[in-house]
Amino acid sequence: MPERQGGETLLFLTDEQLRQGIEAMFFAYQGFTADPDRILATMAYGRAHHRAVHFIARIPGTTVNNLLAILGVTKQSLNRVLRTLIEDGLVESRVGTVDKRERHLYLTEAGKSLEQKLSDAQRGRMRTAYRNAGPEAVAGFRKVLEAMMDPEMRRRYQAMRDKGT
Amino acid sequence: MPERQGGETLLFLTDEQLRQGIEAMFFAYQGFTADPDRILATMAYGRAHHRAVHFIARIPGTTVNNLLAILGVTKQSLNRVLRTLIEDGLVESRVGTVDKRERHLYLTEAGKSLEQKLSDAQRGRMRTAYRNAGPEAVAGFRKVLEAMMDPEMRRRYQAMRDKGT
DNA sequence: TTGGAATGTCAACAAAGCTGACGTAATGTG
DNA sequence: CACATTACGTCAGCTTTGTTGACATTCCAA
Repeated sequence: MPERQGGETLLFLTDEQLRQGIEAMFFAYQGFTADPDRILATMAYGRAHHRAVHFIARIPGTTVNNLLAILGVTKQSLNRVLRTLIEDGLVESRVGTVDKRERHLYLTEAGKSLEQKLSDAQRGRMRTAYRNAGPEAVAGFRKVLEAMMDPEMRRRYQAMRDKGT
Repeated sequence: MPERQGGETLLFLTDEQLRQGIEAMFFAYQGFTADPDRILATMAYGRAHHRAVHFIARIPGTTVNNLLAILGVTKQSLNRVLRTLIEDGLVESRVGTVDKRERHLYLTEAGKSLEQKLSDAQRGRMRTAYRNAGPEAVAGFRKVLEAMMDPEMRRRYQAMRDKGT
């Protein structure tokens, strides 16, 4: 019973449909973080460490400032996490060669090993979800997620994506 | 150049593709919570209050225990949030009639008003994302999110969804 | 009727976010 | 060169939101 008010998509946009989308995001995110969280709980690390390690793996040599912008936290908050990772020998911080104020961040072998472990767990769930939903659904999934990002984050995301592909 | 290894979907499942999905979830969730967070920051509330208020609105009369299971936190953590909401007159807690151990939770008028405000903000972004992505993408989006949930949460989600629709 | 299970509350603590202030080194600019 | 700015680190202190442990009340079943 669409009332053909002008666009074919209008039927989707009832508050109820939107609310279901909101709840789907909430419950899916729970699942999304559950597996790595379980691993992290056995060590002295939390989700914040996971995020840092993930993006250092993704962008080796990234600066503290860049990581800050990606994660959207304050430097004090990130610094606490980074300090423990460096102390524990998972992350290496090298003074920049061209600009010596910058610190470039790299994973050590131990860091790569942890990242791999966490990443494997998280990818496992993602792989299963992708398989069960099928390729068309996956394309739609990514399209909506991109549309939901803040513009600046979308820029960052797309830049990373295009570099990796 | 798919190598037709057995399924048409195999091409999607490179680690790189999965990693992009993971990052899309991360950045999208940032956006997803950004608008309500901004509103909450102007009051003495946080994301935990939002979640509680959302599901009490969604399931009026729900018990503390049920809310606990949905939110996936400890009862002590939820209790703190509920206490402030009750003190501030946003939530009403009624002792159960059949089982007096249970507390049934309801939003007051003030609670409904706050819920509406937060919900409007969050739905606004969701609506824009849905519009930009199109109805097919939305279907895929929801399909993948459902596949990503823990089975128990998926059950809960679907029950709520089917009741609301 | 009594003991265990379920429900919810209080207390104390931990992780991870925040603001503000400050120091240092390097860089850029008038 | 002098001075402002940038990048980073750190200290102190606070807030939110998670945790475990102990405990009161209520219900139910042996």
